[in-house]
Amino acid sequence: MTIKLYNTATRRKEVFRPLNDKKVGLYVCGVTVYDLCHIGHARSAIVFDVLVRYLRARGFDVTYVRNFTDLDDKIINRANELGKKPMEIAEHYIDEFYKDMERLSILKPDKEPRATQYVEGMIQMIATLIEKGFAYVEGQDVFYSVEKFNGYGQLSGRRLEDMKAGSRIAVNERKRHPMDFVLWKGAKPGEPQWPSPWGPGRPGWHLECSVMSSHFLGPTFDIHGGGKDLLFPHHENERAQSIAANGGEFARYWVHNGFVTIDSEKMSKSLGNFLTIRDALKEYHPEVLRLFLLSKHYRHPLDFSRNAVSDVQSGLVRIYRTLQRLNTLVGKPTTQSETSLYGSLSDTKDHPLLEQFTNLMDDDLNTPGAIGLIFETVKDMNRTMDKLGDKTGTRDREKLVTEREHLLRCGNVLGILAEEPETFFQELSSSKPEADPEEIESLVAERARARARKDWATADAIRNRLREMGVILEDGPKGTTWRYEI
RNA sequence: GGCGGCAUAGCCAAGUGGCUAAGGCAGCGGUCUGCAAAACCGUUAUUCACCGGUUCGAAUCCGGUUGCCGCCUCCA
Repeated sequence: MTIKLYNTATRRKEVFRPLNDKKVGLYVCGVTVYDLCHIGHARSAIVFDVLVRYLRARGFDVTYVRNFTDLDDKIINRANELGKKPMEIAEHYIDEFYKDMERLSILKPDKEPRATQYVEGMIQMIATLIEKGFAYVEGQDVFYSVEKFNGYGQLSGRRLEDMKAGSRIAVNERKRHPMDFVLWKGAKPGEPQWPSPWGPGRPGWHLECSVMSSHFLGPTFDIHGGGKDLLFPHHENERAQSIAANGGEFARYWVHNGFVTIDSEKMSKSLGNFLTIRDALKEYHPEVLRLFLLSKHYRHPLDFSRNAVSDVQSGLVRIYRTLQRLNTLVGKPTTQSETSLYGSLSDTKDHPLLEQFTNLMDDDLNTPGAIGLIFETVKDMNRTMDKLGDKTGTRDREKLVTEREHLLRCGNVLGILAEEPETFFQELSSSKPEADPEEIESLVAERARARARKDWATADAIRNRLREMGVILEDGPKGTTWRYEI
């Protein structure tokens, strides 16, 4: 079986064949650190997190690079507003970004370069572009000449002629073509600046990704990712300058994730209709958010609504209830075999669940299909457990243990089902007012006595009282268990 | 204006040429239970926005219509 990825550059699903056998170079455009991230950023981070996890599970040796844009107008503006240095702003929001990523169980990339660390390289790249005739100096600034690059527009599927006419950009007279973009901006007072052959200034935005990707992955690498909105102009420009300066193909597969929308409108800083990861995590468990963000195919828009997220939560609760039931029936999983990711899906023969999961994920990361499969598996496990009852059929038990092991492997690729069920339930209800466990226990005991003498009225009264306290009772053959209402 | 995407049940969402259109949530009926809860079983789309066409056969391909959205300006 082979992995297929939709390549934006060709607008087709293509069989994924890395440049070097089992090695994969992946570069993803990260965030501009001037504010807290919203769940649109979370989606992008999670999508590529799952891509990396999946590739590793399939035995690929992935080098994952994700940058920080710590040099940008918005950072400078924010710094000026707050009377701080741009670097302070960037540092602060990088820290905040890490907090969000950690809570969402997003694996750290192998390399996380920052734009400001690569200004030297960018200056060199500009010099090369000038030397090769792809760039021109205009006063203090340097521009890239899109007409000099043959394949300009190829990636995003645009033609220069079309863009010239309908351009909404206020045309800068110093540009030779309206689509030319700035490689070097002459310094303005109060802005960060670096010395350069063209005078002090700072590099244009697109340059950083060109320089950092080739620094870590070379002039030709496997996958370049980012949000759909980066396709044009950012990725188009990155590609144009990289190929012009370094030769090679630049990225061979382009993977773009769709947006998170609210009321079907794109969530964005400029529209003000965004929900920060921070705020979302106040309301929802990280795994609920992960599952929600993976519940629709990564290329399609995903509409955020509280109803949709809580529906997903109900489903995840069901999965965890099954895992809890398994724990009591066959014991807890041995952590070792179930948490390692690398190669966990390299041999799926005779393992129907793993094989089906792999088939779905191979097809351009069909996470919604894969989630459906997980639910089918859960139903099947519950069925088996219902049938098993008190019997000690070892074959069924073994089957359950194996199936759970496989289920957790799949969960691991999606970055879910990593919690102890008890912990998960506790964390889910932690935001709600909690009743005192001792009080609950004593009420449960009191109710047990009432039930023993068949005093159903008292028993039900106690159960109702507990329910008002947010506690749900479950009577079983081995006594009554309780849980907080979710 | 240019380019592109989407439209599948009450809601969310897979499926992109061929067995009975996955799965989740919600609802209803049942099993279990003193009653519940949880779980399970059954049930909820003769039909995939609409109209034509291609085909033995289409939700899936082609053309058109309508509606929604995105990119073309910083943006995951």
